[in-house]
Amino acid sequence: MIRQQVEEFLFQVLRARPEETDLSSVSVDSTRDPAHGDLALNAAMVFAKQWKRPPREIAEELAASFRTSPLIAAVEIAGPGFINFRIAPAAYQELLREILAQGPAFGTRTAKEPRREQIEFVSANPTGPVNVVSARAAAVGDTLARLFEAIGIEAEREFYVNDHGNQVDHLLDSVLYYLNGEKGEFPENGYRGDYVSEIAAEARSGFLALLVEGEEDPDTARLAALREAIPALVAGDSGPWEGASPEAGSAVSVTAATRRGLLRQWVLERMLAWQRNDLEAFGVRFQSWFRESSLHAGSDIDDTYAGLEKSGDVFENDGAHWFRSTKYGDEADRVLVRSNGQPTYFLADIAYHRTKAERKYDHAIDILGPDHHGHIARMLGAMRALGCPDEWLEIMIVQQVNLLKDGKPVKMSKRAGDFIALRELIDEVGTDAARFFFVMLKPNTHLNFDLDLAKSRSLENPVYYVQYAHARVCSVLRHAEAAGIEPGAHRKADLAFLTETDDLSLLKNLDRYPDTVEAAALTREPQRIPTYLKELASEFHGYYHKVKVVTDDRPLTLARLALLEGTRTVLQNGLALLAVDAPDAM
RNA sequence: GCGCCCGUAGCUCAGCUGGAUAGAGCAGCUGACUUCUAAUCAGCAGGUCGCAGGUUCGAAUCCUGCCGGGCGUACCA
Repeated sequence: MIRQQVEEFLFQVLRARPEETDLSSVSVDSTRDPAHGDLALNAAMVFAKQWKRPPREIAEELAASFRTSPLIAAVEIAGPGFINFRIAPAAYQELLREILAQGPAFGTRTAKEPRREQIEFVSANPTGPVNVVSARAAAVGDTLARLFEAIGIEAEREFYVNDHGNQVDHLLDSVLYYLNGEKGEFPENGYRGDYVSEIAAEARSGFLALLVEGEEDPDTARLAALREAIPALVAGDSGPWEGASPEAGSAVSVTAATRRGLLRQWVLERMLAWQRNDLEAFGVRFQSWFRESSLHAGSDIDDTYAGLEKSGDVFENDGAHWFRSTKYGDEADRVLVRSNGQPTYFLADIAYHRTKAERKYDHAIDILGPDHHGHIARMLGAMRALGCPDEWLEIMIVQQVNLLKDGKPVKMSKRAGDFIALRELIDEVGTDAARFFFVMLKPNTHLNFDLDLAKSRSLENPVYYVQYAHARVCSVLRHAEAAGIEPGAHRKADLAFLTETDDLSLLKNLDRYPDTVEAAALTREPQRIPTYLKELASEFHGYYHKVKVVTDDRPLTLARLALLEGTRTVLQNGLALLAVDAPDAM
């Protein structure tokens, strides 16, 4: 806030200069070393070349014209030509007033023009509970969406459901294996894991009770009603026949084939509900679940193919229809329609992305796992062939998590049932710690996640360090009340008493928050939030030990309580971006 | 072979989109609780930012080439 104001002022002065100036690489940054003041301007070094004059000389000249702002208490020249500014305490006091006034809104802003962003992430196959490998993408994607919302961009989270391929059938076969008493061979390509037998048991006691095998019931309306009711049945928010409305308890007679189809539908819905619950427990709620099957049901695939054909980048070879993706930087051309006439997953995926464009998002982001980086060039190429603007689709890769157990990598195989569920991670280390941990790291670096370490030493997780800072602030505020200071009195404090280095240094940290939020969103680097919060917490813990807040000096006490209130607000707002709880006590 | 990502302290990682003396946590060492929560703080020690060039007033950051690690290279989804 202060930084932006100072920047605005300095740029105004610089633009008024008689010389030709290029301000593109001029920046106002907060300093690392307090000896360098609060903010630093690099303009003199940038101009040295443009103006062909020594930087220190330019700095001297510029500095003189910067002394007029009430925000600036002192201007100094240092090093190769940095112009350092010391910010007036009054400016920091005003910042605090602003933080207290804005509360939860501090660090957020509204956009000049409304924008709709779409973020697609997780999009795991609906064949098992959400895997811990998806957890990082879930945390990163959701935090990114929250960051966009904070800077005034409407962000919609979407989960792409791959319900068309034969994986769901493989899952169904596995469920049937358990339903049929585990007789015979376990199905080829089947899915193992306790969840499969759990679903089978659920189906047996619930859904299947609504079906009787035999001749198809002539009352097709009842069958259609049952089909419709499946999502509600799974969600458990209606009785078996509410919404379907035939006579209570009476089962529908169906053929074996229909029964299989209905059960497939039920298994799919059950799996999606399971995934939705896991993700919500992790603080992630998708506004949209887009089904691949809906593309095949309509004309999207054909329309997309036609669109690509129009671009001239489609050709026929060996009876198949290909997209010339090599034209767009891919290593090889890709098949759109197989020689047997079936569309490939790739074509469906293009059709899917085409619907995003049609759904009028201003921009879309895909968050993919590292095993999909080969898809980037061909997907971007296809969108370009369809006439989509270059920048419209952005594809981010979130690197995989290498799980370690006993210091050894854990092999993850869903088919073998040999994976760690997100739910299990939540139970072991908690949502707060897991989310903080996953977002703490740059998305495109490999991450080693030692399960034993996360479980046994969860108290050493940095999330507690930040949460403890928040709890401590609350504790001091409670203590002040116990010491006879009426609640809320600090909101009317005279902030002019905040003049000491420790107070101002804490305020300087609070000032960095809005910039940090914006940078994190624009650079797609959500780890900047945890990093900032750790620094703020550290600053506060130090302050706490050094400065006794509640003393006999009532005016100063009130002013410092206001400072703590501001610190609490920023900690809360930052943690909310991560969907991490800010406890009042620990 | 080709393509993408990564390489910073013993370990796990930051490093504010090119700035001043590269920082935390853990592990090691020394101190601080009759004082607002010690899940904390103050301090010591620990570095050829993979290597070599280049661009720049200035490089961990940008470019090139090597070295090392991961992943990908289907008429699968």
